[in-house]
Amino acid sequence: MARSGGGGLVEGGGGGGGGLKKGPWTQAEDKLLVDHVRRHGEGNWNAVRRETGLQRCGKSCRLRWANHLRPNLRKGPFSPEEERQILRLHGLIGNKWARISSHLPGRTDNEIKNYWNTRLKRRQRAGLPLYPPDIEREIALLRAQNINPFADADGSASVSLPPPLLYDAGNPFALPPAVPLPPSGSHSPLINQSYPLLNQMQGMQQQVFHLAGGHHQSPQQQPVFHHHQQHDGGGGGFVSSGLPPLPTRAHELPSNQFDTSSSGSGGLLESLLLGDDHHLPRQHNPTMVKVNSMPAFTYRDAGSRQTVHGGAGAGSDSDEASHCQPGEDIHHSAKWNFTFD
DNA sequence: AAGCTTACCAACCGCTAGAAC
DNA sequence: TGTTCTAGCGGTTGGTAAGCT
Repeated sequence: MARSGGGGLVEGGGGGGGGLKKGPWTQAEDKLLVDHVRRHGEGNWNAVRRETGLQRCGKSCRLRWANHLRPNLRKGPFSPEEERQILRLHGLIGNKWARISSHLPGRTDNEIKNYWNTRLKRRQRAGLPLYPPDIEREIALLRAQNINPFADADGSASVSLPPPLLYDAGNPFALPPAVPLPPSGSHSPLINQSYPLLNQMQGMQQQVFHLAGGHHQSPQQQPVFHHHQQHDGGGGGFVSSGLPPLPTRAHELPSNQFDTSSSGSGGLLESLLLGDDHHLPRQHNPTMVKVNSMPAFTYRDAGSRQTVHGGAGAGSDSDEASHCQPGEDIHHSAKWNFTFD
């Protein structure tokens, strides 16, 4: 499944290989990694190799843990609501997979990225719009009101909506900045619910801008911020029918954190934009930091298909019935056949 | 049944930012 | 202040499975 195929491939020269293995992970390697994380917690990934003898680079360990081994991962197809969330977020922030995944508990940035690159780009090839009209309109409305969900708390200049981005004449769903909000009830529920607060946030943003030293010359004049250019020149990777890329917040959440709390700017408005998915658990996953509080690992015996529980905190995520258990590899339809004690 | 095409997705690579020294 | 190390992000690759002809 990996690029290198076959097991046992060893990394060659560049990249600091030094005899490190590449390619698919084996059960034994997974066990070593999980054991290490249980003992020491996440982070310091390069120490994994030193302390376990695992012939994998720290980068590879981190990725394996984040995408496959960490608890509370949610595998399987995206639900319709998850798909809509991805669409909304992508329409707002572009290819910021880590940030998008932070709004989809249990989903990894890699998963979302793959989803976008395959299922949605297929629509483009077929000549279909990437965003459903209702979602595209929601996004356009928010932009038309100069809402920037990703302003830094200090109003620093890494964020903003450069005026040219506000109105795209080629986008049938985009509205000019000065357009008044149509009567309540004509929008999707999301917009109707959030609009008063969005206006409030807009006022706050203007205040922040003022405090940060901006010069308000007229209510219509847009604040001048510098655009945070993406290094790869991809402009956020937009391939939409017209929604332009938005600048992004300078400080991104780690991909494995679900902390989308309202502290600091961005969180509140992001919640509003997303309709605040109350139905989804959005707690900061405590198991990812503190080893002692890690939930029980639960594995299914490969032969008997019996579920084996181990460790403290068993059943802590029993409500996530659709989730794969740590170590379960749905892609290979294989289950680990070892347990931890 | 065999060959081909497409979709999926795990894992890699290059790059960047922040922390530590 | 400059360098090195570490962690993380986004883009890309390529093996495998599924679907199609």
